Amino acid sequence: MKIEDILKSTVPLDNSKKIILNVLYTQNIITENFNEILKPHDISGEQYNVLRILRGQKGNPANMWTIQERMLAKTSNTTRLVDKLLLKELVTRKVCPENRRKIEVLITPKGLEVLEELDPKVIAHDQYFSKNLNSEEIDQLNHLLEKYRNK
Amino acid sequence: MKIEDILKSTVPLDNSKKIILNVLYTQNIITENFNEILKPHDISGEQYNVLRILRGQKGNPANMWTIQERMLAKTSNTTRLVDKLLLKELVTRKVCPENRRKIEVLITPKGLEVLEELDPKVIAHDQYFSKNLNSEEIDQLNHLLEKYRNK
DNA sequence: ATACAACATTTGTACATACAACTATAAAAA
DNA sequence: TTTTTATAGTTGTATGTACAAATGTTGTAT
Repeated sequence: MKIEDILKSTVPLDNSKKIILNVLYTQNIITENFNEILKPHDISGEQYNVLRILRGQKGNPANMWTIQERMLAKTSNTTRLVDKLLLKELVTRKVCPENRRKIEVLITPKGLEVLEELDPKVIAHDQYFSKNLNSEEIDQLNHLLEKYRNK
Repeated sequence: MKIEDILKSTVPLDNSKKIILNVLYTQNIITENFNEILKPHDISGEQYNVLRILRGQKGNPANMWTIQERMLAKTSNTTRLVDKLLLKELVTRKVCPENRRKIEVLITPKGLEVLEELDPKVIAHDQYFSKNLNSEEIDQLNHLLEKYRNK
């Protein structure tokens, strides 16, 4: 469905504006869909992101800054996200002995379990929309998005 | 910059995942940029959206449902957004006399003024990123995004 | 006329985001 | 050594989002 019809726009949209609206709307659709997957597992999208980053550390602890810089939304509040994960016992947190300003965050076995349960669903989600495109178009879309935001 | 580098991913990403991350990240960048424009005018992105929809009504009142269906984020809470705009005297709200369940929301002259101040900045913002693409690529990107999310 | 269902919006609650101010620790300068 | 500056994280406040429950109004069926 074209973006003008979705938003029932009363004024004509130029193509630059359309890109903005298409990106924002597509993000909404993706996120909504993904949240449906997470809901039965009782974690939010951002909490999932933190867990995914921690697993990527392959056993090494991550400090708050490392987590922050690998998150999509750089402005989200890592302290409070980790707080929530701690309550669910999906991560551990302790002060770094070498530098007491730093915090070492690790994913627990329980956290890894949650991710493993989610893995197949996440893969299916990744492909859910991209099935609409052939592999050439997928490359093109990635390329255009990277070129678009290039500043 | 490629999405893997931005997120400092420790694992290789397949192209379907890359689209998701590219869309989400691009949305973040666009929104961050747009919020910078809005900040001196003391309204949020969603509040701006409501004002824009109301101006599009060309003098006709809009009820809550109309506003809701024209918003990008369908789940945002229109009542409270309109509350905030009311406090700033950018809109008026009254009960519809024909159907007392409905609410008639109108943009005020002050609200129109805010939009007029923003108009040139918003146009510049729309073009800020799309300048990186030629007009063919812009069409392609719009087309691919629409095709991608087609369900 | 009364009861019931549908509609339009509001309210409550938990969580998340944005951004500034604050605390604690470590490193560098005087 | 003491002071200053930089770093790492936490906390406070306002706003926004997600979702369910509640309120008031209108339309429909009995």
